[in-house]
Amino acid sequence: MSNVYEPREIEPRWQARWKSADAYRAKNPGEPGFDPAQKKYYVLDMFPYPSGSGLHVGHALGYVGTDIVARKKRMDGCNVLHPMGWDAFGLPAEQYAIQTGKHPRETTNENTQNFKRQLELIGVSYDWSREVDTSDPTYYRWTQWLFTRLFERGLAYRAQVPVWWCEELKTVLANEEVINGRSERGNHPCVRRPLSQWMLKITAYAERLLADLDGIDWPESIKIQQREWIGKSEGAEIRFALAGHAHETLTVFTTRPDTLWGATFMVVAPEHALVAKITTSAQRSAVEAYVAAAASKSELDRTDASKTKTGVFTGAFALNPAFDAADPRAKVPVWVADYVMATYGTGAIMSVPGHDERDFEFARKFDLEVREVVRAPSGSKALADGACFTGEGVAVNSGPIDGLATKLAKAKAIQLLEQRGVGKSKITYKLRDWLFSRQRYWGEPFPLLHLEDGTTVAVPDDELPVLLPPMDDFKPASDGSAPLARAQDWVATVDPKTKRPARRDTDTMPGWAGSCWYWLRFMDPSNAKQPFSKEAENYWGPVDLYVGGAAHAVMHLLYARFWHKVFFDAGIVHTSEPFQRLFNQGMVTAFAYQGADGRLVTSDEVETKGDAYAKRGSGEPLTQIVTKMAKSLKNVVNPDDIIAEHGADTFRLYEMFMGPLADSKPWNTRDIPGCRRFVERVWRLFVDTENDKPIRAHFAAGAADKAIEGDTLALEKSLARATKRAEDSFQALNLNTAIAGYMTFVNDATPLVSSLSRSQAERFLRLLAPFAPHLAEELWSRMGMPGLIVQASWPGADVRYLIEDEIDLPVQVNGKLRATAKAKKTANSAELEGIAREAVASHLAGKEVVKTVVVPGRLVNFVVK
RNA sequence: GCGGGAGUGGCGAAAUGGCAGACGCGCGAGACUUAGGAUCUCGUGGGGCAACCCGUGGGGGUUCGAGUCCCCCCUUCCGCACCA
Repeated sequence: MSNVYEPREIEPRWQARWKSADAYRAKNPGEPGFDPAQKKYYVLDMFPYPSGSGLHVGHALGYVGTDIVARKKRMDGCNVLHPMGWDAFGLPAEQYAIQTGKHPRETTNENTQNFKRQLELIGVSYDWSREVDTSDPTYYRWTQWLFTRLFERGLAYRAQVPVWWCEELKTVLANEEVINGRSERGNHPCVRRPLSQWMLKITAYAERLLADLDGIDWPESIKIQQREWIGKSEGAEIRFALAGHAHETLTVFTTRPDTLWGATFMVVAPEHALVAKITTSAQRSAVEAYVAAAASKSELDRTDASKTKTGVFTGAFALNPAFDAADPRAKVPVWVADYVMATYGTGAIMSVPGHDERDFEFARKFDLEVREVVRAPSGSKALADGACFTGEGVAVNSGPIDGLATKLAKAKAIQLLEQRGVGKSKITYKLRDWLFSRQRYWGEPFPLLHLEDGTTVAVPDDELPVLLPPMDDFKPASDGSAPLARAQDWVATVDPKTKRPARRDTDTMPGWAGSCWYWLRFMDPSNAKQPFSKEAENYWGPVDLYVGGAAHAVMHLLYARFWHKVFFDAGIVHTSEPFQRLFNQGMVTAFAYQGADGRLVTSDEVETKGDAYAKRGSGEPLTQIVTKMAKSLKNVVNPDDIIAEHGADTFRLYEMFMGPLADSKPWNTRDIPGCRRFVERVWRLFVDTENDKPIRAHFAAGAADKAIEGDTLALEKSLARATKRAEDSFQALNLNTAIAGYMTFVNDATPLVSSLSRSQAERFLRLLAPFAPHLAEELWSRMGMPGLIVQASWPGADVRYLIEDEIDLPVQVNGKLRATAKAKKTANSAELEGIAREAVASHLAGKEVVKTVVVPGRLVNFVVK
């Protein structure tokens, strides 16, 4: 046994030992050794796409954080579920496979092996017996089974709808996967195309997805993003008759039915079905040109709010139901303009330029009437000032609702519309149904059969899984048709019920499908009869702490909540929400260097000159900036390299010591030696390196413990403070302060090591164990402590030692610190004031003390004139 | 434009309204060494180099006391963005 700290020897040894002891195995109810008295704790990482480039230190940040929490919870006596798996289906895996020319099955296996190797290197305490791979038939069998439940409930339907198509990726994409008209993955341009696709009726859950956000402990920013994405608006639907078209009506949605009396024109989206019907012959060529131009514009151009408004008059007029048909105000022109979205509301609006910015801008440009119908409260900018007023006020020029405040005016207007049968109250959501099919190879096949009679039925549960057919050429077809359609022997099958010929559905599910329920599979991962047992779900659900990046705010986290609610309705799970607490880890950024012209220089070309940076060779001065890690900047850091040099414990400590888990912060390899030195100091605190002995004699098994007095008492207090700080740090997950506390303790203990008792030493190791488990385990073993430290209990802080009997009393004069005096902790106000007065006597001389503030146990402040 | 987060030493960062800069990096000086890129000790916000003054993006305010609470502004990161 070497008495020099050698992580490369220590770490693999303990990792093997933990594995052979099955130290991180979580037991389900009913299993031998299951203890019903233990509380359960489910701490989950967002499982990764096993990409070809492996883990970098940013992924590891979250994994180290949850690992420390999991280890702490085990020490607290909880039955901890802390699993890991692979989100292996989907576009990235398939693209990587295409790039390398290998089958995705093969690359996925290689990549998951590499990820697992990296995670094991870090020493994370996953229960690997629960590992899942979403692309494994034993897993996707149940994804298909759960999809069937959605299908049975009418939540999956096939529809010809305008969907996003990405030519570069040769696939359709969900709304959530398209940002400003470009693909979320790869940033390729996308266009809308009407295609027949599988849709999931997430809109049926819009209200519950919104309302249930209130009951979960999630970051407010994520809740806001989900609320905005769901986009609930309350208002009214109003039907306008069209002059000269007795059988057509123009229906609009508005959140301000109270402004109906101010609607001076109508606007329909270029895609609106009525455009062709109502356009007059005089306007036809202009309208057709406008519609054609709108269709050819990119989504980005269409939706750019900063551009000036465009539009064309259709020649048609609508009749505002607020007015009698004979009233000259009733007849309003109908325009086509692309600032109205075809996909929201009814694709048409009533324009109230007096009280809507966009309508106001449009009316100004085309010289349309602006009528005031809401009087602004005095003091705010109103129509009279040449501005449009969008706030709440009092209705004017509005006949029956005149004089009513906006809230009442809305209600009254809706009531009038309903009485007259021309409108009703209406709630609209921005949320669209979820485009759920892809014409790609690497995904779950839909467990559906198309029968001869044109109907579609689910494959019976006992015929699942529907296996992906093995294909050598899995590339997407250039025309967008499904690759699975080329597997003709696979497509042609027989309906098990009728024994009649049937054709398999050739679409696959999107990458999100597997992640819509994986936290449930982890509860009971090898169940061959069900996706998971009721007992397992009842016990483990819901996830107590879910940690991952904020990037999934409206995709995975919304989809997962949706599926979970469907399961809840189907009686498959017992909670309506899957993740009780969500925590977003911050991004690990990296330094990058730029020249005076702003050009970035790859990090291997940079040299340090004291506090300054320069380009190697040329000596050009560079400035340090903070960016995302990027291959092109060569500033991506791989944990493997750090661990090879310093070991996993140092790596883990540095990841956490950088700052609070939630914060974004730059990786700085230069800072790592600080954590390495701490690890070495701990080592030397325990190991008798001077005499080349494995442990200091007074820490060895059987050594007599020391009485808690003198220096040992001082160390007891220091240890209590470190314990308290560590415990506090688990609340906000600012584990950096826990490590700082440990460093302080080691700094205190090092010069007094002969006074450090065996009990104090072993308790410190237990504090350290969640953070640096290998080091703690090695020293624990050298002390002759029984069992594994990773299965030991957390030592609580003894509050008696947190109380100081003597404090440093800050004494202020006019709020400024003038002296620090020693005072008994128990001293009363009068005694403190006396001590304080003496300490700052020179500052009080010749001054009048107007007021004295004494905060017992804290400070004294004299206010003088 | 709207919403959210964040601005504290040369750097990462601490701080229930109560001693700003804990802990660490870097840097400086010294000790021990054949040697030091090991280890240890001391120092390290700025200015005077003392007993003092100034300091948490800027400006106001509340308070005996503000990095922390309130108002206005600036910078920056993230999200959304013509949603009627």
